[in-house]
This record gives sequence, structure tokens and C-alpha cells, in this order.
Amino acid sequence: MSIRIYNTLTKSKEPFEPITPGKVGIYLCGPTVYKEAHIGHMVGPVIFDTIKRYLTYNGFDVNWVVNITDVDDKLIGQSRERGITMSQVATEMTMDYCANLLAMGVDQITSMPRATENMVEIIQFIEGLIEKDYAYESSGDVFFDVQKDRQYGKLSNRSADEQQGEGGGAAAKKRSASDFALWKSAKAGEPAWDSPWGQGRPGWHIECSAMSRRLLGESFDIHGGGLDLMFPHHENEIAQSECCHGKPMAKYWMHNGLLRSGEAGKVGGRGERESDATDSVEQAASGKMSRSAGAGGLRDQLAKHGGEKIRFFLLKTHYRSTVVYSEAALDEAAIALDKFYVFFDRYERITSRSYYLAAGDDRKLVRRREEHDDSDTSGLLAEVKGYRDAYLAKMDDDFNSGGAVSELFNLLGSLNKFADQQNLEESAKRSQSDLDQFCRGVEVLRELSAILGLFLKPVASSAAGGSEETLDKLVQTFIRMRADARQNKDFALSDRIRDELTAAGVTLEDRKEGTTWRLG
RNA sequence: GGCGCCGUGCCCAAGUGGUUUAAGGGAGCGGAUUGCAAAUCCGUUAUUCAUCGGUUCGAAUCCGAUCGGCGCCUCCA
Repeated sequence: MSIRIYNTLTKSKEPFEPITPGKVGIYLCGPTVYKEAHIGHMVGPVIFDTIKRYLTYNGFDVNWVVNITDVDDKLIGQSRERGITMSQVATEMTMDYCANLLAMGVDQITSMPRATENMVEIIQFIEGLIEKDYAYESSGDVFFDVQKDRQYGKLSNRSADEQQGEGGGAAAKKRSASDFALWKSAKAGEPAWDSPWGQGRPGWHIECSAMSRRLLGESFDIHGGGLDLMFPHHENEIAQSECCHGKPMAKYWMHNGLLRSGEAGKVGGRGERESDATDSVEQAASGKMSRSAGAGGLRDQLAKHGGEKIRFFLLKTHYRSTVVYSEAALDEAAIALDKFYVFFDRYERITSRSYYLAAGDDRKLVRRREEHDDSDTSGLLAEVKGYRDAYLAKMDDDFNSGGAVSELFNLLGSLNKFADQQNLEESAKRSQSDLDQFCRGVEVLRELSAILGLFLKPVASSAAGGSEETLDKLVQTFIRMRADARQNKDFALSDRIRDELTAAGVTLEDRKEGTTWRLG
């Protein structure tokens, strides 16, 4: 079974065959860094981070590029508003973006080129288009001549004359309304770069054509981005690159679904949105996730929920679907995730080792899928293999992370059941061979979840550093007091101790070999 | 208006021609376990996949119509 990818260009799933065997080039359209990111900006990075992990797991050498747009009208606007330079705005917001990516576990990006650092390449690219007569200069501006591109509109299935293009002052300079800017002349006081057409800055689309060529070549394997970028951005990228090079820009075009913000009280959903006659604030906020919709800062959301929860929440659903973001939906994801965290504690009780060390270091986790030893097919391991095969089949099918997650739950259930039945928590009753089987099953769980970028390292406890130890001592004291009460059959007192701890956020669990506790 | 996407149990969600008389998670209910819980396990909640027609030996999966939702056509990921 090989990997298949849904290609927007052909509207069908196609077998994945990279242009150069063994190597994969991916370009993902990144952010315009003028304001702090919101959760919607993380959908693409999270899914492509997962895609890269999966391709690496399958033995490919992946080069993943995410661009940073650091010159643009909105950036200029921010710099004026805040009284700092455009470059300062960009640097600040790029750092914010990168910090958010890391918090979400996105650490697979190979390079993040900035538009302003690629001016030479951009200008050369525009010159090439002018030479080939696909672009023209018009009093300091340069436009792409859409009429010259016979194939224009093939990605989004539109014809050139349907497109409005930029209006305003630029319209008068254009040969036809659908032409779009490659280079914009600078007005007084705007950041500008020297060019053959005078002082100015690049248009929105050209940086992606120029930087992808520099870093990935004239033709590369996968180009990705949000569904909203399909038109006009990606269409224009195709026009620029393919007219310039005379060959396909990217073999596979992938578009992720967009995030919507949902109203409180509803878990989410693809379809309905309740519409009241009154135009309430809540209603205005329920809809497309965008900066204007008051989606809430990602920074706050990350602080509140943690990156792993949000990542899991996004990966639970197929990347091409619309996801509705709400607190209720996130709470549900948290409950589901907890099943794994609870199991990791169980693993630790059984083996006296941290789950996070179960299969060596992280690099070993992302090994080639062929490296499996399936010679041992005894009871548990046969089941484990079944779930692993199902998991990989789901991922092979257009990176169906939602389906893959369900196999993770199946695997988890299998491991819990085995631990129950073979009394693995009671050292006197268990057998070494059962323990070995169990550990090998857990290694598979760790390996498969690593593909999704989950459970790679312990989630930072809400209690900071040193106070963690103090908290444990404190809780242990209560546990001892409660144990005494239980000895004396004073259940009223023992229950009160437990209830009050629960109210304080500490859950107790009585086990054969003693009482344990956890937060939450 | 043009171009697309979607409608699966109480909620979320995979599946897109037969191995599915439909995964997985949440919620509910019943049971095992527990002093009672928590956690875990077992059972249970869609003869049905918006509706109506059609194609087919066979459809949630293909085609058409209808209803409902969503996105893009404005430099929003």
C-alpha cells in the first residue's frame, strides 16, 4: 500500500510519487506577520508537520519550507499605527509565530525564508516574466498579464475575466482588470527597495514563486495552504511560475479546511449555525475564524489549554474538513487525551520507567516503517500489529489523522485490557513474558503517536518546578490520613478528605498497591 | 450571480461501490472491580448514512433533483 494524496488540481486522490525518488519538497504558505497569530494559523503547520513526520517515517528525505511574508500593506499600516518600523513589527510577530509553532509541537520546518531577504530573487523572477512578455511595467508598477496565460484558472476553475483583481489606484494602470501586481511602486514614506522599475516592493504572490524556486526548484512535490488561498493566491503563483518555467510548479496541491469559531454550549459541527433575528455579538463571533471575528489570541489559548490539547483537537478531524473551534469541543478533546495520560501513569507504575522513555530517544521513533520485527505474533502482539497496520493504512490514505487516532484508541484499549487480565500491576502475580509483550506493545503506541507529534515529552505540569515536590508531599500526607481513617472504617472522614482534594483538583485512585493521585 | 465543499447515532467524527446489517471519542444506561469512588474492562444506544428518484447482482459510497449548511469570488492560513 502506498501513500495517496488528494490533489486539488485534479480533484482526486493520486498515488504519491515524488519527482526525485526518496526526496520530497514541500512549500506551505506561511503567515503575513503583522499581528499576533490566532488558532486558525496553526491548522496548516500542524497538519504539514504531521505529514512531514509521516513521510520521514516512510523513509523520505523531506525539505519543508514555510515562508514569512514580512512586507505588505498591512505591515505598513501596523508600523504607522504603532510608530515603529515595519521591520520591527515583522521581527516581533515572527518571533510570536515561531513561539506558537513550538508550543504546538511544530518543529519539522526545514527553512522559513522571508520575503525581504529574497529581493534579488524576486526581482530576477519579475524580470524573467517581463522578458517572456507575461508581465509589463506601467509607471513604476509591474503587472502580470493574465490574458497571456492560457491556463489561468486551472486550480480554482475560474476564467480570467471573472476575476476582479485589485481595484483602487492600480486599476487605471492595468491592461485588464484581472491583472495582478508583481511589483508596486512606493509612495512617499513607505519601505522600498531598488529595482529596474524604481523604488518599490513586491506584490503578494511573487515571493512564493521566487522563494520556492530558490529553495525547492522550478518543480517541486507538494504545495500547501489554507483553502482560502486557493484563489487568487495559489492561482497567481501557478501563473507566475508556470509561465516563467514552462513546467508544473507543484505536482500535488493540498488545501486544508478552515477553522470556524463556534458558539458556547455547542461542541461544534460542520453544518448548522443558529441564526437569531437579532444580530448579537455572539452571532457575529460565530463564523469564520479570522482576525476580525474576535477569535481570541492564540497565546491566551495556548496558555489556557496547552499546545498538545489543541494539536490533538486539530488532528482528530481530517485536514480537509472544516473544524469548529469551541471551548466545549476542546474540553471533549481534553477528556479523550486524558485516557492516554492516565495510561502513561499506569505504564510507569508497572515498569517503574517513564512512558516517555519507552522506545529510546525521539529520533529513533521516526524510523522507517519497514524496520519492524513481526516475528512474535503471540496474543497481544498480534492485536497490536493489527491496529498498527490499520493505523498506517489510514495515514496512507491522504493522511487521515482522524481515522489514525481511532486506531490509537483501539491500541490503548488493548493494552489496558491486557494489563487488567494479566495482573500487570501486581508484581507477585505477573509473568515476565507478559510484561515483555506489554512493553513492546507500548513501544508501538509511542511510535505511532509520535507520527502525529503527540506524547513526545511530558506535558508541563501546571505546578511549576519546585512546588511540584511540595505538592506531592502535601497530597501524600492527606493520603496517609485517609488511609488511617479507612483502617478505622471511618468512611465519612476518608470520603471527606477525598472530596475536598477532588474539589481542589486532585483526584485520588485506590489501587491494590496503594493510593495514587493526579491532577484533574 | 459564478466557482467549490458539506449534510453519518443525543453530540463530535472515520468510512466514499461488496471483508461495514457503519470505526473511534464524548454523553447516557447496565455489569465486573471498589467500603464508596476514581481508573480500567465488558455490554448497550443508527437494519441506517438530509429527502426523493435512478444506475447496479449489490450504494452511506456513483448519477439526477429537492431541502439545509458552509467557503471563495475583497492581499484572511
